[in-house]
Amino acid sequence: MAALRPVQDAIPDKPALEGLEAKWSGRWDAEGTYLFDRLRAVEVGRAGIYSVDTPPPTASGSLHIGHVFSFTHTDIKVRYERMRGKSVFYPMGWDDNGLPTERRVQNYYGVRCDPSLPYDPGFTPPYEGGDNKSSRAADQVPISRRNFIELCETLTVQDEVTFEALFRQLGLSVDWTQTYRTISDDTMRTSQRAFLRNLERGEAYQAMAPTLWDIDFRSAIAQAELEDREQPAAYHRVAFPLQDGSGTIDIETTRPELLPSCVALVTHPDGPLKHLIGTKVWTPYFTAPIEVHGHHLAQADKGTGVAMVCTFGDVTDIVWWRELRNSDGSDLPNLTTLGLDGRFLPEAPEGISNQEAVTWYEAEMAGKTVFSGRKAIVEKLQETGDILEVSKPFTHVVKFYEKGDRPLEIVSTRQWYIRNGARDEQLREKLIALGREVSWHPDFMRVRYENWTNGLTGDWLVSRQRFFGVPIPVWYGLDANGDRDYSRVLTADAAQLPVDPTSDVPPGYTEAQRGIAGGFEGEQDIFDTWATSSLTPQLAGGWERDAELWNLVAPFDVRPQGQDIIRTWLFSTLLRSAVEDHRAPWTDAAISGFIVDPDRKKMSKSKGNVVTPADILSQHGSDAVRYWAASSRLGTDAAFDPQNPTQIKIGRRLAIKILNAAKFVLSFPVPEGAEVTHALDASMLATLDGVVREATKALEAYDHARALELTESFFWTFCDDYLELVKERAYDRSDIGQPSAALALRIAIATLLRLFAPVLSFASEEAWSWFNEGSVHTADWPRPLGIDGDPAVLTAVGEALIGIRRAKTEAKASQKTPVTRMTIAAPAASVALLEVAEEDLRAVGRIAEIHYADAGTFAVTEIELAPQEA
RNA sequence: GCGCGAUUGGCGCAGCGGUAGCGCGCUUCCCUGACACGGAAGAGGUCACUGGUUCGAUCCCAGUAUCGCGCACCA
Repeated sequence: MAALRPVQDAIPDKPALEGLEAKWSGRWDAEGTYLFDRLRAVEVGRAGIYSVDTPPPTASGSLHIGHVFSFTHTDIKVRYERMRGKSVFYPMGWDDNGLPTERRVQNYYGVRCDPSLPYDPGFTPPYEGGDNKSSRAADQVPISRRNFIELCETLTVQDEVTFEALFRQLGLSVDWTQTYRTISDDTMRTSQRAFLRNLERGEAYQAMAPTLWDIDFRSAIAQAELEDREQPAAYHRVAFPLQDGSGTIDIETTRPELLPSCVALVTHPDGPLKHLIGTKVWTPYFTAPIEVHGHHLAQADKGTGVAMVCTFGDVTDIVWWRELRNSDGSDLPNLTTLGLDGRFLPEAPEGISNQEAVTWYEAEMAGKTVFSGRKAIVEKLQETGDILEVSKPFTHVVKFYEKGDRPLEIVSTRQWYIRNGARDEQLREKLIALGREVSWHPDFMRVRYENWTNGLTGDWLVSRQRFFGVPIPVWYGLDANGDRDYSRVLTADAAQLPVDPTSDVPPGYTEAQRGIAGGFEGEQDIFDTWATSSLTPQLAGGWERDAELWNLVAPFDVRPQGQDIIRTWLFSTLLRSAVEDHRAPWTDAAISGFIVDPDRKKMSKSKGNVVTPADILSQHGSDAVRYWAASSRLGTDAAFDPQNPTQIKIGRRLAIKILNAAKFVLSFPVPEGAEVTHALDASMLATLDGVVREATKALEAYDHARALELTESFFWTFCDDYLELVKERAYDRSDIGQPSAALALRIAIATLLRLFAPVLSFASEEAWSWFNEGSVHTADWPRPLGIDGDPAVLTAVGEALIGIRRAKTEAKASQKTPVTRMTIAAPAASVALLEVAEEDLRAVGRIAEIHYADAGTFAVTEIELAPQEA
């Protein structure tokens, strides 16, 4: 038994936390403690494996305290499962895809991606190490997409080294040989292959449609990337003259600049203004003929009760534009006025019959931004009298791209979509059903998933008009005029993947046919970052690359992630798995809360309250920080005050205490053939058995905080009461009770170190190493020993001890002051418990005589201290 | 507007149908041979509010309020 091993002489005189991170992370790495043992995994099979769909951090960003928080939660569970004997697959991914990396590479190397350029294999960047200010767009060297991606790869690899070092310092038990990157060839192959399968099965399609558009990034944006923000606005009351000249219909709008693209008015079909439906009016000033329509989305109590429909002011306009028909049966026109850069197009839209207005538009509106266009049109229409009134400014919420700076516009563009259940009830129900098969921690997080799934308004827009990402693996045939024929989509062969359609050639064509009539043209768009991140199980698990591995780890055991990306990462991963494998990608979803500052605000860069974790780890020690993370349950937000990190300090104190307690316990020799013979010792071990049972149950249920609390609480009782009670006996080799005490202490510390190991991974390992071969992290998780003891003994003796201490404290005497005589009053049953441990009680209290009295409740009724020396 | 959480001593949090718990902080005491990065004792709460169920409610139910979040709306 481990507890009987001889104590090594490596125990330091004064154990400390300093240096443990470097010592043990180095040792773990050298010994391959956390490697996924493929041979063993094959042996034990899927049921003996615990696999993690690790969240890949954004490589070009920086790690913040929230990463430390949530990754520690995962690591605790992983370490527990490993000690339970599972073969653990804990990979790490790096998300080097997407806009953040694009920006960083542009500035760092002074380059700019131009997808129309050919690949230059010998390209070297003009410089390295630029920062945000040193590189103006005009100075950036345009390079091909493949060259750009190569630079992204180079730079992100550097960033990943830094991240890995931090995670190792934190003590994550990741298998660092199992890593993937979201821009690698393997990833591109997987992402493109998965998409081509979606395309084959009809789950992916392209469509020309109004799209939410970020005018700065010049890219389409998906519903999941939207964010509401407060913006100033004002109501403009505008009069629309009736075509028969009999008066006007007034509307209110916050977007008067869209009047040139107004295609209808709308009111509720059962509202008080329903008599207006069918009325023909002119748009003010521009004088285009439009009608008043009825639609249930128009609200009678908003504005004047009549709204104008423009192409397009908001998403409701899209619905109206699609669903309304003019009285002659014609569709509403799509009168685009805003270009992809968010500026008014040079030519006025069709349908305007006032020639003066056309001239004015082309002179005064064309080329203007939304903001200045609005100003111009309001001045003009106030001058003409068409704007009756402008309200006081107020604020309302407007849709933004979450990474964007200006409100989204809606423009009609051709994009790629993947069906997500928004327009397919069967698929939606399947997604909901699969979501219910997943065990969510905490369970209420499922509601967010279901809200999102049931609230989807359109299919998943996966194409982005950006450069750095996984290319969409298709080409288009060109017709006789050299124009794209969107009905002729040319797809890559599976064997050809990964492809970049801007450099590679579709099957059956030659490079010479690129861009010429009858030839082909490559798709320039790339996938949305989530279109690739939704495949993290496939990326990490070797899908279509390593069938044996995939069958060993998939479906994964757990997806750990933040609550903020349920609608993106979690949803899209589930969707991909649902259509590809008809199952949930994991059995459990572990959702961590946010880190909030002491004012309960979510921490974010813009608020300037982000703290870098490297400093925190170095300053307090990794175990202390891990303890802080572990004390919060999943799904619960945790406060963190960098100025006063109390939880971290408590963790630090606990880790130090563990080292000292272990050192002390190990100083008592355990004689050959020792047995637990004393009731008090058996009582302590029986209590510990209960802790082991409960902590195990908690960890099974992903409740690491409860497991820690139980262990910690027992540990303090163990140190403060039990250890104090038996140390005199444990010291004294002539005492017949010595072997029992020494053995019980040794068993307890060996158990406690293993219970603490998932959280306080460094201190536990250090102390464990003093009397064991091998890592505590691959030791067996403790099981109840089934010691025949009564926990009530320790409780009763503990109470008596408090009574003795109180008496000494009240007498302002030192705890070592001898007691000549004391009487304890207690129920008969308690007295019996005290009697079996009386020896220890007398030793710790330095009591000469103990008497008992019968009473209903426990009390020290009499205590006589020996006279203190002066 | 719909929904999900939360509301417990100064602060951070557990808990649970049957005399309110932990940690920090605070007060007092102790350099007792593992630990002064320590130890001991103590003060401090009508468990947000209003009803209901129950022998009994901090806990269950209904409603209210406040805070946080999600979704929707946003002329």
